[in-house]
Amino acid sequence: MDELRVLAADRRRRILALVWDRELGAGDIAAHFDVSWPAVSQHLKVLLDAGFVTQRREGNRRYYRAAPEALGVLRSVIEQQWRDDLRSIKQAAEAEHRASPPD
Amino acid sequence: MDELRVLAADRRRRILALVWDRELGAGDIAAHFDVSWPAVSQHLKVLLDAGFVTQRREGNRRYYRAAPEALGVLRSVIEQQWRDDLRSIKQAAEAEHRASPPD
DNA sequence: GGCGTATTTAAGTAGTACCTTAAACAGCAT
DNA sequence: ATGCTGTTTAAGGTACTACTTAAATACGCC
Repeated sequence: MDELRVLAADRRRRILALVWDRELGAGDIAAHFDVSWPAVSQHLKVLLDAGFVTQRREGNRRYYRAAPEALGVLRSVIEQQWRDDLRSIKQAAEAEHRASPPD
Repeated sequence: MDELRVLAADRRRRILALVWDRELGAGDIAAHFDVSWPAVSQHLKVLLDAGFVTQRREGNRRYYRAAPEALGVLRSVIEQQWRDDLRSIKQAAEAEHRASPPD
């Protein structure tokens, strides 16, 4: 569940929002922010590695766009994390708790 | 939307899981982890400030428990962020894009 | 080939996050 | 008051993150 850390950075969320449903070149994306190109490029790499965006190379240019699959996954990750997974973590914790009560 | 940053830390998610639906003393919580008490106490403060847990003082002890309201809020925050808000951010970005195209 | 554009990678810096130990605080009992 | 237990606050260290500038890479064109 490192996805949350990837999305914890505000800049990355805004980048992701930009390519939410339209493909944009790296330069176009960078033009929207006050930081340097490399900074944006680095964020794009993080998003790419995490599977939140896809990359399409065309000649010199690199086009990015939100990965629809990953975004669906994201929602379910979040929802499940906050429903079942946390609950199971809790239960595991309780079991451990019973095994060696902290009192 | 700093909630995501609060929850991006794995330790805090595990702490939150521990008090998900049962009240636990600070000491009980700390006993579940390999880090020092102060470390856990600091995480609890972050969670408390963010509204993810509530605190009940009883004599010497401080009891913590997940704040159900905040957790509900969290889900809607995330869902809205990932539904409407992102979409509106995108639209704002597009408008800006049209106003001063990066090309 | 050499040149220009688009983008990434490399190297370094400042700020922040999580952890540590030591000290302070609050409440209860003696 | 003194001391004891439970917990937080203070101060400091180390690692990580987001950024910077400079250099490298990849592609297309003359």
